[in-house]
Amino acid sequence: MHDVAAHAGVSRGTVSRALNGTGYVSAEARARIEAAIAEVGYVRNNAARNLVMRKTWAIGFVVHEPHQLFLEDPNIGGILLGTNAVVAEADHQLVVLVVDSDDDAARVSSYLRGGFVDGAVLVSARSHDQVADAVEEIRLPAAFVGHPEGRPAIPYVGIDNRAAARTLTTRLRDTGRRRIGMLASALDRDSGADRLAGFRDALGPRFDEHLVVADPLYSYHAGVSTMTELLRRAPDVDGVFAASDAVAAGAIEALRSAGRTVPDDVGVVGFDDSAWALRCNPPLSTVHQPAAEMGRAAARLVLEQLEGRTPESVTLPTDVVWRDSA
Amino acid sequence: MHDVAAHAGVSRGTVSRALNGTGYVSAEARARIEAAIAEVGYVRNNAARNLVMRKTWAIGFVVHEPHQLFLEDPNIGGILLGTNAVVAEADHQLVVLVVDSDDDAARVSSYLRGGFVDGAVLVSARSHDQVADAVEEIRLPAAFVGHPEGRPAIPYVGIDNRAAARTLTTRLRDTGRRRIGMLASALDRDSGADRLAGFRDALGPRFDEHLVVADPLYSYHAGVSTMTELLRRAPDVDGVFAASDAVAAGAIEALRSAGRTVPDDVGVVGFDDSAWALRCNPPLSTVHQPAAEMGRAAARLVLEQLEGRTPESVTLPTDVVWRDSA
DNA sequence: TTGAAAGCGTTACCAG
DNA sequence: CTGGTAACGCTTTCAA
Repeated sequence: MHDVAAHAGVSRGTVSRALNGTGYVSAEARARIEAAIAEVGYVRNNAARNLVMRKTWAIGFVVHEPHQLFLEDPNIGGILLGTNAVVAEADHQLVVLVVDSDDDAARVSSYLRGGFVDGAVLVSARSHDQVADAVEEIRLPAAFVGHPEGRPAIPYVGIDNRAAARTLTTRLRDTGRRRIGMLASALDRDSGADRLAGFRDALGPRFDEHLVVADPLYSYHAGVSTMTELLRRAPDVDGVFAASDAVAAGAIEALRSAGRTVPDDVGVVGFDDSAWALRCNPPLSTVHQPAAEMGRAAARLVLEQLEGRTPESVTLPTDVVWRDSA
Repeated sequence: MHDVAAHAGVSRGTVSRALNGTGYVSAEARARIEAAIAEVGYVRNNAARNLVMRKTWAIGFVVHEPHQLFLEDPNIGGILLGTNAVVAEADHQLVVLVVDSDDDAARVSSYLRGGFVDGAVLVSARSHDQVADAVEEIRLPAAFVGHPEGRPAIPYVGIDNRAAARTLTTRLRDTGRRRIGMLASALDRDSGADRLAGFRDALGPRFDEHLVVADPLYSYHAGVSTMTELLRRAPDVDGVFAASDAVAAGAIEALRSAGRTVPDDVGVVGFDDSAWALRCNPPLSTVHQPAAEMGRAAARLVLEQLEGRTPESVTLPTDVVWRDSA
């Protein structure tokens, strides 16, 4: 920059102002500076710039469990693209950080603490999590995609689980299913409780507590066991709302074992539109997550904090995709 | 750091040496410094550190065409994980840069030029590419995953296309196929030419040039048109080596239109083990790319350049996965 | 084994 | 509108 200033016959201060478009610079000086920059082949040193500005112009995008997510979850890519679009628009750079082991968690945490980024989007973090701890402790502007419990300080982007569950269940009912059960999961979490609430909403007076079987986990195995139990309680069940696609996949397996066909004997719906949904036979009717929009919303949440505001969490509507399982 | 030094009763220089484990620091001083760090809650300012060290301890991972890759390609996740593992091991941080538009390409290029990273892994870059231009121009230590033409200055991690094609074709022959054709693609590129060479190797004297139909592109549509042409030339064809899974998918469609069944009438094999492979009906026999190992190798290539060496490009062996299409 | 001091390349304030 | 100057927080000689 010193050289540029010399070539242009101005001072470093003027070059800096010209570069940043801040303060006054005469058109003539600006022209000479631009010529000098080209001539000298100048590129600005960002370490120095970051040092004095106390900003890095970078936003972290932290992904946990990448084995699962990067390789299988079709939502993660959309979230990433959405976040990237908004962050780029704001002239920041998105830095994707992969947490693939405990070592990685430690490394990423210290990376965040190290001031390498001005903010962070946290995807699918668990509540008790080294990375989230670091974010909270250093008060790094951040947002979750998803809604971990017990992190009131960090806003999140969630989806309207209750409305989606309601839509799904209503359709199940409207397509002639008479005995509709639910395989609930994670009732101690918002997502699980809301999905049950939506199910209940849709059935109204016809809701029968007896037809809800719960399990703590959103897993394939949970689906197998809860479906088995549901069949025991109500052999004439003809519709099932599973709290996630994985649960639905397990349920379909259990139904097959019990000699029922899907969707003829029993209609099954899932939740998430994850990789399970298309892998199932028949493919699942399920709730599609607006991945890109979730990513964009999370990015906006972080950017707003960078501007000094304290935005509220966001809840996004979802689409239901009807495939063959119901 | 000033405060730490004061609390510990030493100078800043000593604190710095203690922190970096460089130079001499007495055990006593080190203990006092550590206590002071905890007391003050010190975390080092990396912008300042990077400024003086002229290093960022970050490696870029540049992904092009993410719509395609992030959402569909099962290899990209594995490559990312492999690269991350090696880079993390070397105490660097992987920074994933997504190129999703021309604007992104410009932004990522200037990010690389801006000295935010010490090196970069380039995934699936096209040869004529703004990002690769930038990398070459500023001589950033880098490595390609894949083998773009015309970038001799940048080493790459490729796979042994010829050997894989040989294996695939041999197996096709050994399972009783008598009239084996090839749907070749991109013969002007290494990958395309090598796959044809391997095909030729395997058939030896039985190779019949007449049964090779070529197209410039590795695409589904290329598969449809070349398969149609192959059927015209040799209606009795009973084995087909398609140069990619997408081509194979197109070929299967063309065969179906022509009333042939796969694999009974005609055995089909693809290449890449991409998302097409499992989506096809029947699922494709194809060549699986060692994604994680490719990522690791690319990371090593970059790290070695950081140490001042000039490593050679790497060619990795592949596995053939036999599914139902042949 | 330690301390002092000289940068590293910017930005930002303050006179002019 | 512009130039000078003081930080920004660290590493790294060089003496002691």
